[in-house]
Amino acid sequence: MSNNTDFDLRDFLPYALNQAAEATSLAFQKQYRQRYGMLRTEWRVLFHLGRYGAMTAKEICDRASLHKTKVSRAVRALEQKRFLTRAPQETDRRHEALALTKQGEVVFRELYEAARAYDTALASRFTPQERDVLRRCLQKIAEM
Amino acid sequence: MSNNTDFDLRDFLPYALNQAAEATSLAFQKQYRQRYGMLRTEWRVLFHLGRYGAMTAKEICDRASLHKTKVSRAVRALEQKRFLTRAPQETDRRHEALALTKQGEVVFRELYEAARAYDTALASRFTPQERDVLRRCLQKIAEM
DNA sequence: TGTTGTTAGTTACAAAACCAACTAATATCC
DNA sequence: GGATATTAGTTGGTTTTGTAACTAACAACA
Repeated sequence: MSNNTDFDLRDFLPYALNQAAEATSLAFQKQYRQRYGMLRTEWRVLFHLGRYGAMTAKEICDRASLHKTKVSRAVRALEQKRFLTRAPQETDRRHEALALTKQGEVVFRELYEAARAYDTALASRFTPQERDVLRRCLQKIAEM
Repeated sequence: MSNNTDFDLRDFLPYALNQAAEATSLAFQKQYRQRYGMLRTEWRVLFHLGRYGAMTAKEICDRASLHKTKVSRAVRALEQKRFLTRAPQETDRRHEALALTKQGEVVFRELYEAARAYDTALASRFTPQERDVLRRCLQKIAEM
């Protein structure tokens, strides 16, 4: 009301980022949610295992900046769906190597392709320069 | 493993957007959460009323793309904190005009300044061109 | 050896979000 | 006028998330 500047909600970066993030997340969610009843964290865990190979829950936490409870629950859910298996390690029984099953691999590959297609479609709306700036900015903001 | 392309999680826009959005949201959250025990939706509703003046819950839903149940609960919370009041309209008793109280105005002004400062600090890490591209891209993505 | 500390992962409880059904007021149209 | 539809907003119940406390395995070091 009595504000003399023109700082608007849409100018507020956390808001703008959230709106954009939500729009894309909701759009892509259909891929894994409708088909496989997966949650976002499950999809991320699946992605990590599919893309980078077997690893422990801890490694997934670190790489994806996910909290260990989230990962723990996602792993259990994926296990129940028969998308991954656990293999306790001999050297240190606290660790368990998580690996996708055949079925998990198939699902991963499908979603991976869907993700790439979605990303390509989204990116095609911008020039190469814009894409570059956008990615660099997001990267920089994320690693604060 | 057997992927021949180099499409990475960090290349996936929904992921990159989410990471950035979460980082900034969590960082700014301190401002309204610690000081006033407010939730994000409450902060958004407060912002709308403070920045654009009195309006109904419906209008806030539309402008902020928030679901009505979220707004309904945020309004009640803000009311209990004595930050806003409801005034049922004579012409249509379904509508209630929501307006900030004196106290609500004070809180808004403080958070508004904090938001502007936060945004300025964040934006200062980029060149004017980058800022411009970033905002335009986010805008475009959000309005899909 | 045994005490203390650290790490990986789970569980339990509380907070928050989501969705669907609901109430109350108004609009429509016969 | 009265049945039906629509709209604003609320409530209830389920799902999901967040937080903190917990277990189990290992490490360090006296």
